[in-house]
Amino acid sequence: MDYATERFAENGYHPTSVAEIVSGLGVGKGVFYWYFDSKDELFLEILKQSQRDLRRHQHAAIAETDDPVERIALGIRATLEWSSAHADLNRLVQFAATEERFLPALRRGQEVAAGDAQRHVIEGIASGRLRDLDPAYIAHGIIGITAQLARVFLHEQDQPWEAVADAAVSMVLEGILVDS
Amino acid sequence: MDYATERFAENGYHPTSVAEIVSGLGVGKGVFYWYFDSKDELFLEILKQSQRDLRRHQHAAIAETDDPVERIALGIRATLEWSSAHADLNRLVQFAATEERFLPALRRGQEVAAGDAQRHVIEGIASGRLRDLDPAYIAHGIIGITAQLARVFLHEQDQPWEAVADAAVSMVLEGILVDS
DNA sequence: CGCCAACTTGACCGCTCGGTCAAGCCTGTT
DNA sequence: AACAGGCTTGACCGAGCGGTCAAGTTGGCG
Repeated sequence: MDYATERFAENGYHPTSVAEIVSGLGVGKGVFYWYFDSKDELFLEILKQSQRDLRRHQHAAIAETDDPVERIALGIRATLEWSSAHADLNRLVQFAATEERFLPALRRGQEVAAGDAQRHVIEGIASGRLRDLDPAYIAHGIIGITAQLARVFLHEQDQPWEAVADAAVSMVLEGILVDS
Repeated sequence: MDYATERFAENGYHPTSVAEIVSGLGVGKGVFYWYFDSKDELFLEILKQSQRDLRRHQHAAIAETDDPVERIALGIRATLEWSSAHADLNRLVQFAATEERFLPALRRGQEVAAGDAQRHVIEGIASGRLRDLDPAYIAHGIIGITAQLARVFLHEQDQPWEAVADAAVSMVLEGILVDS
């Protein structure tokens, strides 16, 4: 799965053949179909595993505080840290969004992530620390800023994730306007 | 190109064959290769055309004001309006990001968009109306929020673009914190 | 009308794909 | 030693791909 991830990320899903994967590993094709039903199933397995892994990373990072605003900030930081270490998986997620049959799995993962964020947003609104906007919009807005900054500044420009995280947190919390 | 766009968006680029495109149009395969050098070239042409079209739409929308902050808001609104009318092109852009040979064209378009936004951000900072953050981060942050909200709320949940635009503008300008 | 060039056709080509399977290997059990 | 079953091999298959091209067809011009 690690090797396939690397090939898919570098070459694209369709251009990477099963033959290429198994020969790169030095095994026969039969062994692939012993462990996976199909190429698609392999891809879905990689996708699910990466979603689980990111989520575990986020959970670990936010455990150190109970404050919802801080949890949001720590969640953003953890996401960018993980993302900077897993550029290849980012690429796969983007591809998955372009083919109907991978969308359900993708959306499930994204809804889980949004749900996680949303819980802290709701808590923050209830305690009067966050503006009373629709929590779902806020949650996805956070995910959007984070994903885009990761794509551009981590994966295209190789900037350190800490700097990107500072910018993301600042924009999410305070917007871009001078005193509101 | 319209028909190909629709097929690529619904089926994915690789699973859609040239044979399928031409037979869907009721023409021979030769006529396709008379007008395009390859399937890839067709795709790049679609991509470029859509980037030009969105940009024209944005330019038209912001022409009515000189205020940089308002221009940013109007640009976001115009983007979401256009995006809600062109769900298929959104899908193609996402796919393009997953294959090396399409990335250069994609990045060129994205840098143009970020450059457009960045000019207004710089002007806003200079006039003291925007916080003094890195304009490049802000520009991509804006693009990120906008693209993500478009994906989730326009294309997955079919919400009206005006509501999504209100949320995006509000988050971009003021963040999520209660008075900062 | 004849002719040329722009355009159109679809059978065809070489190739690679995802997936199958008969055959064989390796290891633990009896 | 015999065997059984988990595991591995790679030649092979039918299908479908992107792209080619010889053979038309069409419409405008002299």
